[in-house]
Amino acid sequence: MAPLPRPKSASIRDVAELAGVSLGSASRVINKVDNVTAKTREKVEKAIAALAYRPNHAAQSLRLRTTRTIGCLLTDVTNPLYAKLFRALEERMRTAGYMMLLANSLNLAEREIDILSTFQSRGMDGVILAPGNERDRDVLKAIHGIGVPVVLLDRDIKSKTDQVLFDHVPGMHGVVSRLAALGHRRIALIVTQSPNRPMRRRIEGFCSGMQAHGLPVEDEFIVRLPTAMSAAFAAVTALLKRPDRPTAIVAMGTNILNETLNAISNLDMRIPQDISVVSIGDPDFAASYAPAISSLRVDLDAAAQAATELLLSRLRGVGGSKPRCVMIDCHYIERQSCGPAPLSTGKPSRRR
Amino acid sequence: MAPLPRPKSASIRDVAELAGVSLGSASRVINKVDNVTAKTREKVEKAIAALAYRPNHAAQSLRLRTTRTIGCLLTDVTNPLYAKLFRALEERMRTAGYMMLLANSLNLAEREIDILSTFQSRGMDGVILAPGNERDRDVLKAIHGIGVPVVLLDRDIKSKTDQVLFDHVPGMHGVVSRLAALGHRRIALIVTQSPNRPMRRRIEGFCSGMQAHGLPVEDEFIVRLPTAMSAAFAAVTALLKRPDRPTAIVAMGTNILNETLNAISNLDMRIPQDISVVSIGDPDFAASYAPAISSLRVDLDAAAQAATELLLSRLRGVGGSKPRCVMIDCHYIERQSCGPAPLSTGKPSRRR
DNA sequence: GTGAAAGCGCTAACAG
DNA sequence: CTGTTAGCGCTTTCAC
Repeated sequence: MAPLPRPKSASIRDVAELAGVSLGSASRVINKVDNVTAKTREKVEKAIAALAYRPNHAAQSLRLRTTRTIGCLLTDVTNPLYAKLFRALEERMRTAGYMMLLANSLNLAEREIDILSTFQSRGMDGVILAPGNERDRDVLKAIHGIGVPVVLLDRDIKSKTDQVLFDHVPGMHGVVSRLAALGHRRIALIVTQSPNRPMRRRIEGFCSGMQAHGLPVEDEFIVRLPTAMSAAFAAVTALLKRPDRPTAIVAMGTNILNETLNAISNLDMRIPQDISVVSIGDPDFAASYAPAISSLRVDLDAAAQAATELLLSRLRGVGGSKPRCVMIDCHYIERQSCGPAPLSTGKPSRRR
Repeated sequence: MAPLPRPKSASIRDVAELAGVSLGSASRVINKVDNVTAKTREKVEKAIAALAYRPNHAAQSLRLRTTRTIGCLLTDVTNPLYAKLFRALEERMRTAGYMMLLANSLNLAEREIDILSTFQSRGMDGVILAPGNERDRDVLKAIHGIGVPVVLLDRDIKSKTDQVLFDHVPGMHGVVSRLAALGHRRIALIVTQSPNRPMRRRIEGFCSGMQAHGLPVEDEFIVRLPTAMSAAFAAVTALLKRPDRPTAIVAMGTNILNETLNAISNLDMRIPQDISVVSIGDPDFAASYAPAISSLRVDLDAAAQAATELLLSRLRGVGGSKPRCVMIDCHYIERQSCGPAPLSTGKPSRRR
């Protein structure tokens, strides 16, 4: 059970002894403080090389009250969006000299609290969070009580922490506008049933877009699926069999997009001649699909950059006392999956 | 530049003082050593609660020479395979009381060395690696010189470290056997050009399967694409236009699979009537695609379990002096994308 | 410019 | 059973 202690390696004391200088001098050259003779520096550096000395990070942390480590809590790295985000965060943080501890909360409130508590006791210098239970009182309390700078990603909390938000409303609004401009009047939105901020905002943007163009928002055309898996195929199929079927579908997320495309292909409908498709989120295959699928994407690099800058500035003690909030645009990328609305939709023309 | 030190929180000394006991006694109840009176325990526990005391991890690490942290080096979490693997690893390690530091090497040898060195100086208790440059001399040296238990994932190194390998050869062999049993004689393999172990083994298994069934291994039917992106569509299209076109395609990886499916659909060929398709790797959409795509998958949970057990046993000092190697099976899941070879392939029947 | 020494928070060994 | 103490490896005063 109890893990074996690692064998000890060369310490700064060994370096000092080998170099024939005091421990303090060794420390000074290691930390590049200027008060050192060239000769001393040389001796110490030689000793460092000879012993393959590496400073002990735990000792530094204890002394400096700094771990140079950022805790990252995501619901699930398996979600490509988060994976990309993490990669970008890690990239930027590493150039700033930080490493990342990554934990998946799997949307479990209890686990989120536990992870936060571990981050705290491990002395993370800062924390980046995209928790699933941001509205849970205890999770919120844990977030606010953590005592180190926090950046919250794409979450709807009126919190005292810095935040990076995605601009879902105008993004969706723009998508609807574009489809309306192509002549579409019956546009369906397929989403997962989730009460979280991003989802609410997207639906909000969708509705506002429809209204702005004088299009009716029909409740049956906003399909909220219980889970991300497997229900979309049937739902889309049913939708497309209606006499007043939609001429455009906005599909939210990789799975739903996939099943939507399958349903369309299964009905032998053509994209974009019979139906236009827009994906919310830009999975890798969207661009390589035939036809390429139009997507609304968030610039995850920009999000990572914003989060990093927010956090790093806090670590330096700047940034003021008020929480800051950075908004990241959503970009619409039109590809071949969007075209003019078909003139008649009663009996869709068959493939070939 | 220099990060601000965190404000200090309650220490064990504060707890002891508030409880009115000695520092040693406080430590004893915190660490659940038995030599404590119920009364002492109670007092200490009350003080802990009152101060919201959490042990300082850096101090513990320094003292115990143990960080309860595992360094994980992957080429890229953005690869869904690695993301799943990481999630499974993190899950298991967390129940064993460890947290995971995750770094993406992006296949850069220099960075891999750097990360390894950081892991070392940060005193990781163990390391789990799937590096891109496992054949690079310097990377290898860094791996062997790290001085803590290492588990290597799916990499072809005759190393002194424990390894978890995937059983690619029999897996591919089995896929080919199955296709041969369905009457296929011309089977194409589409892979990325990569000299790494997994790829070599897969090709090896493919060839051995073909030979075992007396099928010719034609070099033109083993397509090695320069990168994972964008070349597959053209290559597959060309392949399928040949008079002696393959009747089955084995596609390696998510991107290639996608483009392969697009190419097939673009030529108006039907799966599985005109062509059978097998995916190496089982991306989420394979099961929900219409028709569902047969896949050869590795059990990533089993891999994570093996890696965890290998590492944990080393951390406990057991496992012997010799490197151990665990082989993880590849499972073939047949879905609707495979069927009997078409009788004639000269002019494929058109859809509908 | 350099050395000596204190102490970060903790555990474990030792004495009582 | 409890208190005292040494030190893990490091940075940083403070004298010299």
